[in-house]
Amino acid sequence: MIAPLDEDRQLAETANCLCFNSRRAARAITRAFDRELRRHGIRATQFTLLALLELKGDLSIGALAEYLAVERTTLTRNLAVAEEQELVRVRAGDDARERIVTITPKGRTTLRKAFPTWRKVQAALIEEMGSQAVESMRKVARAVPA
Amino acid sequence: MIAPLDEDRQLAETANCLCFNSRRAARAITRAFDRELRRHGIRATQFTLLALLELKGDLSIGALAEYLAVERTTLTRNLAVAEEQELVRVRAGDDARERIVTITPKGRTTLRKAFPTWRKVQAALIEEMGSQAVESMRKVARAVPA
DNA sequence: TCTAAATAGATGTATATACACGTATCCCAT
DNA sequence: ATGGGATACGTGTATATACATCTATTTAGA
Repeated sequence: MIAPLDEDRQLAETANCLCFNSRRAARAITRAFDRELRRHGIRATQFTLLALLELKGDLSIGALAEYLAVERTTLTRNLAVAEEQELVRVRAGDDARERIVTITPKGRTTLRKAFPTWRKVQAALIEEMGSQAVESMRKVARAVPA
Repeated sequence: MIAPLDEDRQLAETANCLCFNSRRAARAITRAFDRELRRHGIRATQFTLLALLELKGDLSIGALAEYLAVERTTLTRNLAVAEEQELVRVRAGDDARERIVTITPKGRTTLRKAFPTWRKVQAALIEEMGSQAVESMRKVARAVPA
């Protein structure tokens, strides 16, 4: 048995890589949600967007981006898709630099219909991953840098 | 004080959404790694790819996809980028249906140079998130469905 | 042996993500 | 009042991701 090279021993640390592990988890979880939400014509990211708007009310793009911890420019692209599907509407704010995002009636209906599906997938994943997983995931998400 | 509508109380559960929280964490963590790895001309996903190839040796696309828990078709696109940058090479296998991915000398050099940067970012994030966060993240990633 | 099912990938299409940079608007200090 | 910095957002470009579907090759069964 030949001992691994020192370099390879160090490299083995990368199995704990926060980036690899967080992305891996996000991919698998997203696939699970997208697969089921598909029947409602939306993706998990759009469900998140709609739920946030319904809970928080109208928000500027910047404020929305901060809540989601997503780059503002990313949100702009995502909103264009959601707007095309008539799930949200974007209008000018009092401050002419701002643009305000509003959930549409169609967006609200879609959200209501999709909610039981979301709940089902969430419950199935908790069943599969263990109930601590949710709290772990929440802790990690909260601990993560802005 | 008006009590929230029953519907809104239910909707508030979505703050615990595994998809939202996992994606949010992955975004923030990825931004942190990408920002630093940039100087080496690679992204976090490519670092992961190179480290895995260096540790496991040559792998077929399918085997690699399984390790990474990424769709095969996604990996095909990612490999095209890495191959363009001469970080990996893809060749036919004995089974003519298979294609085998190999890390190139340039890929190996890049990996070696980027490793201290990876370590630095990983350590900084652990410092910021707390050491339990890493174990939580690992548990979540392992618990996640295939 | 020959063909049908299974396997391994690639491609078309669409969304998600972020950085560098550009534009419009606001606001404050002079 | 005005000019310059700060703020809010969009665009160009590139990578990451996945599903549906297609092609090529292997393999198992009649």
